[in-house]
Amino acid sequence: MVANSRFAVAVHAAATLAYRRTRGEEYVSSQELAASVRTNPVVIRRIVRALARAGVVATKEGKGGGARLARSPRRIPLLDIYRAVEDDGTVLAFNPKPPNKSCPVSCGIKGALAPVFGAVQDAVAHALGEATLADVLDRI
Amino acid sequence: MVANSRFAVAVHAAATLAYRRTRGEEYVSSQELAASVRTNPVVIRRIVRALARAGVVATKEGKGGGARLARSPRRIPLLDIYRAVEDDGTVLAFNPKPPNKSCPVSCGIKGALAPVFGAVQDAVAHALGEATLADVLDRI
DNA sequence: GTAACTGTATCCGTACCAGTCACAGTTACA
DNA sequence: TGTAACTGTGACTGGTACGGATACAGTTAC
Repeated sequence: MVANSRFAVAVHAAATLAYRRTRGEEYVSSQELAASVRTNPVVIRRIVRALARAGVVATKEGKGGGARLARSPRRIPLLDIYRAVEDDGTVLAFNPKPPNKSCPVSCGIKGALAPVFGAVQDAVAHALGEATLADVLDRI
Repeated sequence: MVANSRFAVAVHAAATLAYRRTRGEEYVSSQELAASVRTNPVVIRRIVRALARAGVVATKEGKGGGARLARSPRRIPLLDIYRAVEDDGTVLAFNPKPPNKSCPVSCGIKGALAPVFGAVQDAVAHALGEATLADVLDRI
């Protein structure tokens, strides 16, 4: 499995914003977030932008700008973050090839597999829907 | 998310073996399986070999050889197939960078994320453990 | 002995990811 | 009003994984 680390980085960044928020600080720059996550400010900006599009954070341009949480960490399920940064949050993939029409298994496999893939996807969504950003912050 | 299609191909191949089994046929060659899946015999052999290592199928070399199921489809949970073909069946990945020691969030994030990642992994395993190869075959 | 197989190494093209540079646009503030 | 500190975004790069393909050694049935 190939698993990228965008979700981990996104939660890390969001947790940092939540942490800073408890100290009264508001906007945090991509440079500061990048230092915490140990990556490049551009990588952070790309992820923060995805979070902003999903309404999880708000950004401000210009001097003194950066990102802040759009709502309380307790009202941010990790599923929101997952969906924001994983364009296609699909865990399992179908075989992209067209079915071999002379084989009944080949013709029916996609439909037979779909409920299973759906169940897996639902299970992931449920697990990520249960935990919130506040839960993560509590453990830090 | 990047999701490869090995699992889908492996289930397809196993379902074909199960289907053939109901017709009294035993060993199926990688070439026949490849035709059904629409891929290369070598790709099939790689996957079949992984399934054989996991004890899901048995293979036989030489003329008239190929693969057959090692046990009844009803006793093959899809989780066995998943674990066989996904070297690291991990759905979510941590940020590989070492933590920034001057940031408490950076230091604690991995430990705070671990329970969540574990819950997701358990959810996937549970969903794939519920369905068997026989369930898939029934839907074809 | 030969034909039909598996097992496996190796190479290629494609795709995605993270990292990086470059630069236009925006804002606070002296 | 100028400048410094930011975001937003396009473009390029190196690394890596995957699927496809060829090649060939080894195994087995007949």
